[in-house]
Amino acid sequence: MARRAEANNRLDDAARAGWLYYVAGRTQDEIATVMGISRQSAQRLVSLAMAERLIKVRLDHPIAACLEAAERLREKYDLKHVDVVPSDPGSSSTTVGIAEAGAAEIERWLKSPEPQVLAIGTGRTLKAAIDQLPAMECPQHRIVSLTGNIRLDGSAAYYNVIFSMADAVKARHFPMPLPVLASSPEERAVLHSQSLVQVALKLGAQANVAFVGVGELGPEAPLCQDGFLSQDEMGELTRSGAAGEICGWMFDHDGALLAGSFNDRVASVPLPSRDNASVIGFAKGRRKYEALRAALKGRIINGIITDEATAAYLLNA
Amino acid sequence: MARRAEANNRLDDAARAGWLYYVAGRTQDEIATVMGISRQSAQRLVSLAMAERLIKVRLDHPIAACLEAAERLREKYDLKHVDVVPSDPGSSSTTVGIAEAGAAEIERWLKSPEPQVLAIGTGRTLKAAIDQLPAMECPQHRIVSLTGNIRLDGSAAYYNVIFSMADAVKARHFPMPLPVLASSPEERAVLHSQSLVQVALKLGAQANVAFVGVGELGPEAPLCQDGFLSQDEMGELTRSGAAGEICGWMFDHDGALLAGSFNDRVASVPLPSRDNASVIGFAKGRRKYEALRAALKGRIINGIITDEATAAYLLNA
DNA sequence: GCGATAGGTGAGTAATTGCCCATGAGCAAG
DNA sequence: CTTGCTCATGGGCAATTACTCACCTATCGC
Repeated sequence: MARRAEANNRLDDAARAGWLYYVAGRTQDEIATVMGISRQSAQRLVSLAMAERLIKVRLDHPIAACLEAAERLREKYDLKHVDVVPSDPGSSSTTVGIAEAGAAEIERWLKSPEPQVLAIGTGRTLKAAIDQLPAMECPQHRIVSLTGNIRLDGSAAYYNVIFSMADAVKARHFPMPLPVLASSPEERAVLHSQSLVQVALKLGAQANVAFVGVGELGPEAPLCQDGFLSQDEMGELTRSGAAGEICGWMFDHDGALLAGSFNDRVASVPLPSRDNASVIGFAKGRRKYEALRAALKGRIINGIITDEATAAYLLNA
Repeated sequence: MARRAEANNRLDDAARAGWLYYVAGRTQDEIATVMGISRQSAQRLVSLAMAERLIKVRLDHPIAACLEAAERLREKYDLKHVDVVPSDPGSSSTTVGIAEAGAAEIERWLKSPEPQVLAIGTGRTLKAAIDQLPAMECPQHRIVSLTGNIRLDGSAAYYNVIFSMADAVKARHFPMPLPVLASSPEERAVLHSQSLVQVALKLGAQANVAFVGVGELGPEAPLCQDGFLSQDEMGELTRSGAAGEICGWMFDHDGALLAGSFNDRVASVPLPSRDNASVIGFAKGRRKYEALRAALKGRIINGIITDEATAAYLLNA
C-alpha cells in the first residue's frame, strides 16, 4: 500500500515536472526550484515522465509525401486503412514511428462506445505499439489473441502482447494458450477442441478489427528467434515457396496461403474476414518488404501502418 | 503560388524534423545529417514545428491533486465540466495551461459527428485557447459569437476570437458586428433588429455549448484596456456592486445579474440556458478569483477550466 | 539480525540545444 | 541597375540537459 502510494506520488511528481517542462516551457532549473528538489532530480522526473509515456507527443501536420504515399497505397491495394509515417534513415529500429502510429489507431478503435471485438497478433512490432497505449477503461470491448504464445520448449514467449494490452486498457481478453504450430493436423484438432480455445476461435470470427504483425521468413526470422519454429521447419517452408507469415499462416509470393501440411498444422485463429473486418498490418523495413508486398497482393491484410521507405517500395513493386 | 508551395515545404520539413526529434528521439545533429542541412537549420525547423504547433504535447496522467480538486469543485458548484491543470507558480501568464486544456475540450466538441452549435465569447484567454486548436474540417457545426467585437472608437478588436476559430476549424460562423455596450436600451433594440444580429441571437439560444472568458472589473479590467468600455462606465459599474462580467453581462458578488441600466444596454447574445447547454468558463489567476467565485455561485457558468491555485481558492471561498 | 539489492541522490562532466550575429540570396519598388 | 527589405544560413558561444559515478537508504529473503 505504502509502496503503491509512493510510486503514485513519484509518478505524480513526474507528471507535474513533465507538464511544467513540456507544456509550461520552464527549464529544469526552474522546475527544481518550484518543486523544491535538486536540478538533477527534476531532470530525472522529466525523463521519467517521458519513459513512462505520461507525456504524449504527436505530430499534427500532414507531411505531404507521407499523405501522398498513403493515398497511392490505398488505391493500389484497395485498402481500408493506410498510415505512412516518416522514415528515420539511419535508425535500425523496426518499430519507431510504427509503434506510435499503431497505438493511435488502436486507441481510435478502443474509444468507440460500441462494443468491439479486437483481435491481436503477436511480435515485436505489435508489442511496441501496445506499449504506447495509454491507460484506459474499456470494459465494453473484448480482445482476442489470434495466435498462441507457447514456444517449442513449452514456455510462454516474452512478447505476450495480449496481456500487456488488456492490462493497459482494462478489457476482457481471451488468450490462446497454444503453440503456433501443432505437430500434426490431428493434434491441432485436439488442441482446438479445448473450450478456452473454442471461445477464442468463435470470437476471432466475429472480430471487428485485427492488428497483426507481418513476419518475414528465413533463418533470421523472428518466428525462429523467438522459438516458435525450429530451423528445420523454417528451411522446409522457404523451400516450398513461402514468402511471409501472419500469425503463423504462411503465404507465397502472390499472397496465397500455402496449401499443404504447414498451414494445416498452424494452431492460430483464422484471420477475420477481410470483407467485414479491418485487418491491419504493422511493419516496416527492408526485411519485411517482400512479405508485406505478398500480403497486400493476396489481400491477406486490408490495412497497413508503415513508413515512407517501405511505402515507396510497395508502390514500385 | 510558388510562395505558398515553398511555405508548405518549409512546414513539411519542420514537421519532419519535429517528428525525428520528438518521436524518433534523434538529436538535432543527427537530424541535420539525415536531412542534409546544418545543425542550426535543424534546430530552427524543430523550433518552428513547435511554434507552429505542428507538434502537440499532452500530459496523459491524472495528477492526483488536480483530479481531486476538480472532483470537489464539481460537487461544490454542481458543474457539468471541470478541468484543473497544474499551476505554474512564478509564471505571470494568465493563459498557459488553460489554453491547452481549453483547446482540448473545444476539440472534443468539434469532433462530434452530430452538428453542434458552439457559442464563443471573447478575451485573451479564449483567444489563446483558440490558437491551440489544430486545423480541422467541421462543416457540420456552427459557431456563433456571443458578443460584439466593436470598440468604442468603431474599430474591431484584435481578439477576434470567432474568426480565428472558424478559420482553424472550417465551420460556418456567425459574428456579432456590434459593440459590447449600446448607448441606450433603445439603441440596443435597433441594433438587434438587424437581420445578421437576429441570426446570431437565434443561434445563441440553441447553442449546445458556450466557451466564455470571465472578466474581472476595475480600472485595469481587460474590458477597459481593450477599449470596449470607458473608464467612466467602469467606475459607475463597480460602485453599483458589480463583481465580474461574462460577455459583457455584469453580475454582483452573488453571481446575480445586475438589474438596471447596464445590462439593459449590453448588446451581447444572452448566455445559453444552463439547463440545456454547457457554459464553460476559462480563467485562472488572482485577479479573476472573485469574478469566478461569483459566476459559479450564481450558476452563470456550469463548467470551468482553471488551474490548481484558482481551484483551491474557489474551494475555500 | 544481516547482507544483498533496488532505487534514489548529488556532483561532476560531456553532450546537446538555444540564441545572437553577420552574411548573402531573392525580390519588389524606385 | 540600385536600393531596401525579408528571410534563411552557418558560426560561435552560453545555457541547458543527459549521463556516469560513487554513495546512501529502505526493503526483502535468509
